[in-house]
Amino acid sequence: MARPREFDTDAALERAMQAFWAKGFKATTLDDLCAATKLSRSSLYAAFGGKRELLDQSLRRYEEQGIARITAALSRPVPVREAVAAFVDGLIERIVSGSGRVGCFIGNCAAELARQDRAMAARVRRSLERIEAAFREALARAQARGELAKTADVDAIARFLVAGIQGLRLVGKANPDRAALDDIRAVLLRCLDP
Amino acid sequence: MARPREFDTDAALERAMQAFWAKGFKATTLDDLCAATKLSRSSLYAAFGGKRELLDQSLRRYEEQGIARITAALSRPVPVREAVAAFVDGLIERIVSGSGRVGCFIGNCAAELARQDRAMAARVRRSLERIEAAFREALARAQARGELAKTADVDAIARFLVAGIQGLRLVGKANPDRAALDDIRAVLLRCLDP
DNA sequence: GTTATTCTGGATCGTATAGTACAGAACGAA
DNA sequence: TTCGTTCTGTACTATACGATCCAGAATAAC
Repeated sequence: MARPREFDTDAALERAMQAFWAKGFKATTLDDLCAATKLSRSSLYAAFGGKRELLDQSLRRYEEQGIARITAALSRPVPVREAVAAFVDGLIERIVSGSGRVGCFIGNCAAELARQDRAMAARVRRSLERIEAAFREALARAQARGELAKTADVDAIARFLVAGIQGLRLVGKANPDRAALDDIRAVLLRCLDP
Repeated sequence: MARPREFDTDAALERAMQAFWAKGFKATTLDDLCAATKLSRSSLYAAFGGKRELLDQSLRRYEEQGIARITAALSRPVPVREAVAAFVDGLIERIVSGSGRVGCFIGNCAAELARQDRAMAARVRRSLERIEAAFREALARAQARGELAKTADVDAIARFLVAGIQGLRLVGKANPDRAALDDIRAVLLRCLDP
């Protein structure tokens, strides 16, 4: 062994992720990434590989964080409708305040790259499936508790929620208006009415 | 007057729009645009200005076409639920078959540029508002015909449909699976249940 | 200490890209 | 035909970008 790494790889990845998240893949230059991580090109390349590899690792990180957040939000001991409502409220709050105006990193990658890049499309698909699964499991538990009709199609509602939330966050990028977003929220949540 | 233009400006704009639509703004190079329009750089610049101006004109064109399509779809003499369902079916059909995998040009621009570019955000907002207005008017007519409850919030449903359709098209980019999209469609349309 | 190994910052390279310049061709008006 | 104007294709420029290289610094093993 020899000289140890002077920076925190994890912290650097977090900063790089935020850079990609805010500006997109193509628009984020290596200089941006160096500035965000406070690393030199050499260190970036040694630690993460090239720009594209860094995007992959950023997206993986985001996915894990996102899954954890959603799972936590849906595991609270409250009716599922209330849990989802609170989760969406948090999204709207961040959109209106500005910090959420970057949208969803997964959705951003889907919009920018899924069409051109098969590997990215597959990764986005897996990420969305995991989110969908988190919703599905929460909905199934709620259905077992009697919060949803026995006939409710839990799979379909989960898929719908994923798409609806992506739509909400996308629209919120261009029109971060609370009244408009609350309207969307209200209709969105009706899929959880008993 | 002197030598007249040899190409069809309108046709060239249509091709340029398709290029931007398929690849996004940054990823579409001037060479791409020249190849798509079969024009030289000089002609492109003389006719449309720079790359960014060409994007603006492409988006304006798309907006007009899109509004016309939506208005036509919602003006058919059928219940509004049926009209919207048919419209969404068309979207899903194109996503599954491949041609719709480019997503919505407005949504793509929102995802790529709305955060960075105020003018683009404003343009996207206006476009989405026009689409929303088309839905709102169709819904109001349907409500007057008794297809929707008197208490239904037509504004909110219109906003929701815009966001929901954006979500559907975005998710469809990464997962162009008919069963999944039909699930989303089914729950989405429940906002039009009487 | 000494040495071998790894890290770091800056310089550098090749390429791709948006935009411009220019010369010649095509056309209408006289 | 002639002349002025506009169009078109090619060559060019300047820059930005991703990636690599290299020399020196820092550190652990001995």
